[in-house]
Amino acid sequence: MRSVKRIADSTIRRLSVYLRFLEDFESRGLATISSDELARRGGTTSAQVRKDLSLFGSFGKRGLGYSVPELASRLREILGLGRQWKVVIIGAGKIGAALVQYLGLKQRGFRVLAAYDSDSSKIGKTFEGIPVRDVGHLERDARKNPPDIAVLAVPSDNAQAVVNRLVACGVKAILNFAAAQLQVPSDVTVKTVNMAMELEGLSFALTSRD
Amino acid sequence: MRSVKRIADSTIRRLSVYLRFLEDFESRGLATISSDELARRGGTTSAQVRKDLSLFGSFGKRGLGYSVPELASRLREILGLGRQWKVVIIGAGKIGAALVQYLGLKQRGFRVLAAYDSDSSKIGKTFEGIPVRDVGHLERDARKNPPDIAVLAVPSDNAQAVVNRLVACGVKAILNFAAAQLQVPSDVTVKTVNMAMELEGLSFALTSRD
DNA sequence: ACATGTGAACTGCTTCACAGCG
DNA sequence: CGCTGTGAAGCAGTTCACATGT
Repeated sequence: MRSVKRIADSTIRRLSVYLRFLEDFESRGLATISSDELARRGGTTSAQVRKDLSLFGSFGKRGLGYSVPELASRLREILGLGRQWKVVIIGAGKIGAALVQYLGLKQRGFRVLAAYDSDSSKIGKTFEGIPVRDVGHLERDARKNPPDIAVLAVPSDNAQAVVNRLVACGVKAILNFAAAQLQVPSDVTVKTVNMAMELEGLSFALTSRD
Repeated sequence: MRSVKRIADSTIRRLSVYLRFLEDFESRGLATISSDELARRGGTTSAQVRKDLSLFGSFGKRGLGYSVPELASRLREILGLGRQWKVVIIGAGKIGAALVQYLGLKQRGFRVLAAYDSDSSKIGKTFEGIPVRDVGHLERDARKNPPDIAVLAVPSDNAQAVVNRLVACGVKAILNFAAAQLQVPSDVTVKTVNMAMELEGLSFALTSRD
């Protein structure tokens, strides 16, 4: 992939948004789209759209716009969605179970291998065809079939310990739902989704309006 | 609250992180903490911590640091956590149910009034003591007991229609779990949590490493 | 004529470095 | 002396505006 310069997180999020709209347009058979149209739908500006895309190449035709199928395909390639990523989910509580279901049903390109838990009353069950396995088997399983991405849905107290094990297994990408600040080596990417933080952001917004 | 200047989103997220650590220190009876210590635990720099706090006032003592209980209390006040926010959850599917549970059990300061759904097989049930009500009753309920915050856990296609109704009900803060770009008036704050986007961010990170 | 691609200007967040004060 | 509070400097992301290509 060789990116010449570091790409901002915000850019990648916008590319995801553009791709979502492009796939919608694609399914409706539209052939081309302008940066202006993408911007309007994505809640940004046409200059931003063009700048985002220009970081990866020149995909448009002057005077015309972008070919919908081609741009969609380019974005999928940029985002690494051309392959199946192998995902494990750690924690099969309410959140973990909801994530299994969500990923199992909705998300192409991400295949859930298994969920893991330490609660013996859950181990052996399946959610949407995904087995719940003993978290003690994590390392053994990972040696046979190494996951690319781990989704963490365990209590905050256990989070760092589990992360250490995942890192030792060679996992390089973690989606963290625990309200904990995780320490990882610099070659491991962590994205944290923190309900409490989002709610506090809303609380601040409500409070700071006059 | 009267903020003199606009506060960055990133600042607010860091304040949440600081508060989490302060509450931990508080419960362990520690009296003071330095910006350096907070920075280390929060994965940032001491200068950043001091700058973040200085946007709201001077809470520390030179040569000493910050009083843990006082700073915690100040942050709670800044973030608007001194009161109970009334929350409704729209959508009682797997995600909605998981959120009801999470908010009901874990989150002080946010009281869930009800969940809403259109599926008659769900209406009338309760999750963790929270009633699932007919979404048709939303407006009537809101008039009697107006919610401050709405959590959106409905399919993307319905999201905008529901948002329009929420806005009409006077809701000024929305936590959106639907993969949709929402249009709202400028006095309404929306925070979107988008699984697909986060996963695509991880996919990009995995792909763009050499 | 129209819409892209991009250097330049701008805006705003982060980092630096040090004066100020306990 | 130690640590805060803060202008100034540095850096990164966004917006502008126009040359360029079709």
